[in-house]
Amino acid sequence: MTPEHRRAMIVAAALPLVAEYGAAITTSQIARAAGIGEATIFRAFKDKDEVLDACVTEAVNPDHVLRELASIPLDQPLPVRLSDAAEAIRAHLERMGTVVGSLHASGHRRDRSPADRPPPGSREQSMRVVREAVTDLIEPDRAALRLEPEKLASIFLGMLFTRLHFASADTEPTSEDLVDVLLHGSLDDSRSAT
Amino acid sequence: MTPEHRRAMIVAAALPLVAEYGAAITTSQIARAAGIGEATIFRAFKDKDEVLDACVTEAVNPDHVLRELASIPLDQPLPVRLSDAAEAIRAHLERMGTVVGSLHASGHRRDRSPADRPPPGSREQSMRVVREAVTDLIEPDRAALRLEPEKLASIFLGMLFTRLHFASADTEPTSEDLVDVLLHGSLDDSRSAT
DNA sequence: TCGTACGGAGTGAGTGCTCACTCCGTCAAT
DNA sequence: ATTGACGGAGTGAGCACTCACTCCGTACGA
Repeated sequence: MTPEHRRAMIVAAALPLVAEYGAAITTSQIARAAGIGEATIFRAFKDKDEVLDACVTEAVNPDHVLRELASIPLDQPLPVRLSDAAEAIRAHLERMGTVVGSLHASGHRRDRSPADRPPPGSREQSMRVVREAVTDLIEPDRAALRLEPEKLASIFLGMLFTRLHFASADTEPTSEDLVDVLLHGSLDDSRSAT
Repeated sequence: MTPEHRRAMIVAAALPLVAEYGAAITTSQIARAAGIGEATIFRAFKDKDEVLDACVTEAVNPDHVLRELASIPLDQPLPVRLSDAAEAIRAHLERMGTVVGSLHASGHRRDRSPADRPPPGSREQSMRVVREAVTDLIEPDRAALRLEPEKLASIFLGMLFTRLHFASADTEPTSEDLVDVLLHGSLDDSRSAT
């Protein structure tokens, strides 16, 4: 059991708990979830804050979604590309939204700065690279659009947040609805590609 | 100093602190902010949880934004109505987003249920009535739209969340951008009402 | 091949501190 | 004089974190 492995294991056990209870989660609960003694946590991490930081870093890590976005073939039509992107991003937002949202407060972010903490605004940073990936996805059709791909990417991401904020499924727009609305307000030649 | 007044005063003092620190805020901090003794808090509220609940109830209270939305004249053109709505809703989301987001975690929501706690999902409830108000705002133009007003209202609200999730102002879409994109993908006769 | 000394990893049992909450003396209003 | 609101000074509980120990895999001398 390498130290790196141990840390990863603790973070894996802590993530769902942090998502649910935020910084109010106790180290003993994390230890129990991980099936180890509480003291072991403090062998792997300097203190509880470092555990929470590691959770944030893991949660906002955009590698997975970026890989998915990069794998979308650019020769597909724009609506298809965006629908594919919507699914990948939705999953990413769900993973990350809970953890980060839960920790935003909770007194977690104290002003002391023990070196390798995730830099402040790392969530925004993470969102930014995702937005850039979406921008790249839109870029090929720039000529056909009335807005800059950057703005469209922002709007698109905002739209995807809808799901996280409404519980009722009945009147909730589908991914197709989102893409449809986004595109036919954006394409310079209206309504041609429905 | 009526008891109701006292409670309101405590909540008013606590709200910005809760928005910033979440449930990690201490009762002594709240007392200091309110300029009262800590014990006084517990004469007005049963326990700290009740204080936090009162903050949530206050923060998600949609009365203000509903009044603003209701005051938008329905005989104005749809784009104007939506732009006006965007401003009111944006302010509401900002007020409410921080407090609720900060509290979502922090172990605040325990399973005990001391009667007049804000019912679970009161944030969703609050969002729902706002969405209904927006729906009413869109309703008169239903015939000219390709989607149901309900869905459009959801999408519109989702778009407005964009601002809360990105810090960078440069590539950020304006309210006008949002309305523009939303409408010209929604109006049945494309691009006529720009 | 065995016996044993070594050290790193793990943890149960504290330890001190912070925080929600209470007690009781004080004091203002009637 | 009596009542009741108020708040300073506790108090007990629960938490992050530490200490002192055990366990076990390994190295090495005979």
